[in-house]
Amino acid sequence: MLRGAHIVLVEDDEIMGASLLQRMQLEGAEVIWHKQAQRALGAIRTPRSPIDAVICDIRLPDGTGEELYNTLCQTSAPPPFLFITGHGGIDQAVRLIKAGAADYVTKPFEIAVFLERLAMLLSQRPKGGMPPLLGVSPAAQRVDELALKAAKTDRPVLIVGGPGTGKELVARRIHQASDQRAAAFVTVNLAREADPESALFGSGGAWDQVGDGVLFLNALSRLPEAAHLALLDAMEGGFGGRIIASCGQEMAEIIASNDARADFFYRLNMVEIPIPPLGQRTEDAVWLMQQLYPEMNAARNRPLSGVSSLCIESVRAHDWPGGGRELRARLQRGVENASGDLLQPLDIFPETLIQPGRGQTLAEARDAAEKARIIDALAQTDGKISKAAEMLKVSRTTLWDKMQKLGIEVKSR
Amino acid sequence: MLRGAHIVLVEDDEIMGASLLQRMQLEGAEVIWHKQAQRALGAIRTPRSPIDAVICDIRLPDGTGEELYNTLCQTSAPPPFLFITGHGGIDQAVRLIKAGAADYVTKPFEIAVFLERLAMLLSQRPKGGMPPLLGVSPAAQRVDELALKAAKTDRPVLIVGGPGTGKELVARRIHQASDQRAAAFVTVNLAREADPESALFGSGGAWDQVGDGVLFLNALSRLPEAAHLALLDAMEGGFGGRIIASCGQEMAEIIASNDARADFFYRLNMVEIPIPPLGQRTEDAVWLMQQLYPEMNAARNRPLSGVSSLCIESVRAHDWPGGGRELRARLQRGVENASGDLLQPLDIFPETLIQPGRGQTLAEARDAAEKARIIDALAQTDGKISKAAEMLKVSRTTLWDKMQKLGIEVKSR
DNA sequence: AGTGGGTGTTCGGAATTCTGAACATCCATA
DNA sequence: TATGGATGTTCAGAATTCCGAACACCCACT
Repeated sequence: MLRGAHIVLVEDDEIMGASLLQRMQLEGAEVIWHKQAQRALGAIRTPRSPIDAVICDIRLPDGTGEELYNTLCQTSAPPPFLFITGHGGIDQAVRLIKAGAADYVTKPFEIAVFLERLAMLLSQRPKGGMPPLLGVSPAAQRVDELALKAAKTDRPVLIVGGPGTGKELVARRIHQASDQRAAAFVTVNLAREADPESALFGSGGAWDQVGDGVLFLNALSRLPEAAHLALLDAMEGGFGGRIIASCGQEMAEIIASNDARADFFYRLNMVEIPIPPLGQRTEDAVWLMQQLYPEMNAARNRPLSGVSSLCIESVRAHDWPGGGRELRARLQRGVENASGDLLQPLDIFPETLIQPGRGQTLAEARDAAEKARIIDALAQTDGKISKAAEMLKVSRTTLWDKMQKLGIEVKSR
Repeated sequence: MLRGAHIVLVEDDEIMGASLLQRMQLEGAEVIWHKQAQRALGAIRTPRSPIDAVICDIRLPDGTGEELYNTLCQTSAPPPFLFITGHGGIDQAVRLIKAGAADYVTKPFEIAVFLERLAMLLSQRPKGGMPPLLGVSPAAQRVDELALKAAKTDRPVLIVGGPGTGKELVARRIHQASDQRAAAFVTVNLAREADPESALFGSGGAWDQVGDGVLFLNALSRLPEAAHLALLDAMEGGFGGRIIASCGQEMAEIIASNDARADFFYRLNMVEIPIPPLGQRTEDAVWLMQQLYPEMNAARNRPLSGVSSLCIESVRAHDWPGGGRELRARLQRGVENASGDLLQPLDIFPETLIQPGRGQTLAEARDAAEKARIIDALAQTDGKISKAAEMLKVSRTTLWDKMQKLGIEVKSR
């Protein structure tokens, strides 16, 4: 689905153009079709509405797509270009991609494949309308729905999710979407307060500030048992606002082991919003990176030219135990310290450099051991290969072979 | 002219390879030619000298150039890759360029054109004139780059690396390269302090001495949790200097298991400098030996005439669990006690004479290494054979086979 | 009782490694 | 200069290792 996407199609062939136009419109995109490079140039330079992508043929009656792209690059940062061509050369493809084109497809192509690549490209653009809160995955969308539903009531909400899953984000969203959005939003991070009780109920504490607003209690499980009753009492006593609390998965265990606390938690858990960990929502991790990247990149002296596809794969594959916080921190570091022109996996995961033994395959371990042993034997035989072979109980030729493979040389010095 | 450029050529075709090799050597380049992906992988990971470019065929007897490139990207920042292939597709070219490959050329090509593109690629490489800090490997160069970059800010730095990797060296380099080089550099080795907290904040402690200088905290993971808050507070309170901390790999586990510490960690980890272990930077081990050797040799009554090539190989093959510290100690002992006129492997690794290595057959050495690696892998996967097999890159049945043969059992615990 | 995921075991063919034979070289030395 | 012993190289067949498919089995979960 390309609903709402603004696309410019530059294609002189009537049949091809019409077919693409129809197909993309069917998918819900708004498409403007130009048949000449000059016209397209103007349309892209001064668009009626922001352009999300350009589909561009190379051969055009009054020039080439490549010229069009280059011209645009001179004066502005063009929207993502997806080139399609029937007479493409590898050189041209390489040149264009290196120049920053988003993709390059040769005709004839499967329309389904084409649409998929287009969709992939568009998913990187921030969407207009209501921006997703946590991501684009079904799970994230569902969290969003739950938050909006919760906003319509004023019952207490419990947000459950691992570190860095955006619990506070959801809490704020609930507040913003509610009728009380004008009222205060007071956060108390119980994990960070030395004395949670006074932070809540002390004079000038959270309870004094919140009024009819929202009191957001982060890390609820850290609230000492002694404060439970005080909190429940305060809620009963003509409290006009609402409580939104959050915690990790540890709740389940606490509840199971402690009846008294269970009761308390159920009181706050009238509405529960579970947020799956980021590692299980790989699409969201990628999406989040693409949200954060442009701004971070812009802050560089010499901006990077992009994010390598391998890098995206590595982000997809990572577990993100630290959730969005980890992703943000890693990305920040990576973008700042990137060594090349493209962001690479190593920039984001520098620690892969230092994991020893890990990842060493059996063959590698074997080779290393053999190499060490061979060198050893050679040392004992003063470099005599035949003797060493005998000592190692292999034929001379085998030893010779291995020395070649492992890169062992015996020269006088 | 490619004078002085170090190039790795990966090409299985004899004729093509020989021709390219000859041509590039004529132009003055130093070229290393590999015909198998596996060997090339090793050579690029741990080169004899810094590699300026890799010329890589796609089709290889034991894999594809694309796989080679992807594998490299996982664990290191590869040198520029120029792919050459006879059976190239546009899709492949697009994919590779998006993944960060430098160029892509299809065979047959004009050798002149090829050389031109190669030269273009090489001309982009900046020549560093600074003496290396940790070594000549790409990884060491990268550490150096990161250190210099870190010197330009005053944000906290975290240096991560195993024993003897030169963490303090890097910290001092950062200080020296910064604008504050005149200020103090105060080291606190938390592993050695009985009472870390008072060593830091006690009267006359490190915090009193540091002023606007650098406070270097070695073994950060030893800092008791209670001191975290104090440190963060101290950093906030008008601290004009900067913190550089170091730790081993154990930090990752601590973070994963403890949300509160994660926060603290991210505060200190604004810039992360990972130092790979010396055993994975074989060229640096050799380089370091060559740095240290002359001086040690000069201290002898009757100086040695040199270092045997086998000795260099043995240094390359050892995995240096103790890092540079171990190397220095061994070399010192070896040079002092050398029996012959050349430094031999036995001088540096005397224990090979008495240890099981003696008389061990190649097959035995191999089996021993396999056994150790398998046990290690099983430990990491909590005894899951399938997972371990995957990690070791062998089939499950093969692993099972080997376990039988080597007498490894997984007890239920 | 059913189901799914992992383990223990077997087997045949594919892939590889190893080996001995053969031969050209090189080099110190008789 | 002849000679013996070592190295560098190729080769084809033997030996082995490796893999995937298949199947029984166990056990935790439902």
